[in-house]
Amino acid sequence: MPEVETIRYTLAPKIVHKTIKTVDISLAKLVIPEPQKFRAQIQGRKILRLWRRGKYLLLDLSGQLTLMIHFRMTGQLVYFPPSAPHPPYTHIVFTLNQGVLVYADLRQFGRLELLPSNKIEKHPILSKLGPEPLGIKREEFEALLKAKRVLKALLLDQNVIAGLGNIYVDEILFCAAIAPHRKACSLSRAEISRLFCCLQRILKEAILLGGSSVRNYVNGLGYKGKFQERHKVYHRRGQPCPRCGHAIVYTRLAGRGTYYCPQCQY
DNA sequence: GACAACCTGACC
DNA sequence: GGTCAGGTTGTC
Repeated sequence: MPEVETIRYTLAPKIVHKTIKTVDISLAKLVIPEPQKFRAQIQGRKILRLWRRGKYLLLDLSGQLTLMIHFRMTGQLVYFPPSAPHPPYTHIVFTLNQGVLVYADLRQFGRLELLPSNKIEKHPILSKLGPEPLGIKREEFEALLKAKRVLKALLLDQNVIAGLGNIYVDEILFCAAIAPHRKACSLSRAEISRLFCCLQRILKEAILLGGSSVRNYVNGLGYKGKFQERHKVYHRRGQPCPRCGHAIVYTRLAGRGTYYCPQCQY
């Protein structure tokens, strides 16, 4: 989510009020509807606004159209001034009235879906998303944690809270000194309180620092984030815990690689 | 809840 | 060669 939010705020000043002249799609499966319709519908539209819901980036266009993008693991959306070279793994090029907007995706998992703006609210996926982690109230958060599920799995569930990914769940749980395999309903008031504060703190800091570039993430201008330099546990297997010195442990939880300190998270 | 599938690449 | 990867979806 901090990565998507960073793409949103870096890209917006470059592309809002610009017009999409042409679109070139070299990998058909990335777009919905199929490339021919996608191109026909989007060409000539003006970009009005960029917003975000969970990990989805939404571009409101003229003519009551919205482009909904999910980047998955390796999607990139980057603005380039006229005549700049395209990055590797470029699959879609939007030529604007000034400059180009490039969608690149090494693993090809991302999707770009064009929808009538009035269908966004009822979209089968968007409408099921949980609340925004930075918009949620403490009491609301407390209520979500009544579930009997494993804490890490619960926090990663986009239908519970929309936007938390693997990096941030691990970092938030470290910050709150809570073990990822705990059952959500076993947390004390004090622990819920810590978790809530850490969630806000970590996400806000990560957004300010432009997200985490563990591999190839870049923002809307093609620059890497800096939050990976602040990771305390993520991708730090075997290294000393910054709080107690014990080696960071790597394990598998909720189907995801999970990093934590077995000594000070419990 | 676990796991394969979707892809390509980095690393040991 | 095997494992792992900012994610989600569909299947047992």
